[in-house]
Amino acid sequence: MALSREIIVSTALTIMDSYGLADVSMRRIATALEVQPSALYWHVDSKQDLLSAMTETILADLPPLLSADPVRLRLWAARFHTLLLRHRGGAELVASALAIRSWDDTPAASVEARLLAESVPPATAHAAAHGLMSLILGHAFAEEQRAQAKILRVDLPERPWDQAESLDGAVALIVAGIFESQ
Amino acid sequence: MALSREIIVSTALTIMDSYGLADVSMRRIATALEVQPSALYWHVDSKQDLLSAMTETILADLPPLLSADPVRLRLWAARFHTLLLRHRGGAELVASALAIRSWDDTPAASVEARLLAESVPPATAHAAAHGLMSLILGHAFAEEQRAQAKILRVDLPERPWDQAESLDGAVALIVAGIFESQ
DNA sequence: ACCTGAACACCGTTCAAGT
DNA sequence: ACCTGAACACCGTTCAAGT
Repeated sequence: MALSREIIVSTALTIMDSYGLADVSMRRIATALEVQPSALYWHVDSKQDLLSAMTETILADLPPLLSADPVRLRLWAARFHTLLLRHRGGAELVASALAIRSWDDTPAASVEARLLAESVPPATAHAAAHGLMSLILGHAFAEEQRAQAKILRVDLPERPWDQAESLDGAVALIVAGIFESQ
Repeated sequence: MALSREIIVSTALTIMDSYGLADVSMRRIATALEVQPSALYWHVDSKQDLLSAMTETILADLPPLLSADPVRLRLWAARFHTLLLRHRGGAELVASALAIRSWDDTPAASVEARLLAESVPPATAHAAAHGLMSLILGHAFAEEQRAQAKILRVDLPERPWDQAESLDGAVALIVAGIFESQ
């Protein structure tokens, strides 16, 4: 009882943070809420619907990009990266949900808009915005998989470079490319 | 009978190409091979082991990067991208498997080596190689999710730009950044 | 050496029935 | 309106037992 969409979403996020995305199951959420699995389907259309709602909650903490200068672009990228790593399995969840969203409901769309406002050529603005998002999601996904594997097994080989530094380096290359290209 | 590791891997890849990564289950493979699910475990340690073997097979078709000039880098990136999209769910599979691999067993490592041979500064070479791989995997993953969603549902909104072109644009920005930075 | 059969502890989702 | 209970069609993995 006292069941609601919000409570289901926050319980799901709690399970995700504690045990990983693979352990977020309708049955586990139901058990945590002391309710039958089928009860969840009154408040939620499907598991996919729940995952979308979880993504919404996570992305709500993403600050907007204020200005499209190199410094702020790199800072925004770092923020996005940090946000994804704040929840266990956050990168996989957000990457899946953003992929099937309309372009305008995507963090990259706001980056693109800012670049266009700075009179960056449309093709460059789009490639950069889209590229930054794919890069950060791809990088965070890998980092996350490694973190998850570290918990489950032990045979995980270390990476030679600092992960956040590698990402920032790649972000910097794209950012440099935006302004140097014309 | 006539069961072997190779046959299990190729059957798994066939199921993946026909129905997607989510439908690649040990039980489905067993059914396809007219064998009990438990029989697979004589030839394969676990499902994770099988997924690694499948990744190996897919990546075997990735041509080496011959030279680290801008044109060939962009061409190699396009090849990698095409390779991932050739199998349904290929990007997700390869992204997961590469994440927990040692750096040297990664396509990015060979790109890094080529860049170093061209006397690109080590930090730049690593950021670029790592960035290109994450970018391509992240992009292909998203594209793949959209392709999969298109098959299952219909409410998928179209993306405003050509996907392959967007990726090439982002790749070009990184590539330009490598050589213009010093 | 290689496979069967049965079991264990799970999944997402539906749907009639209760309150 | 909101939840239970039971069912359906699935999972990965283990392990004794057969051949």
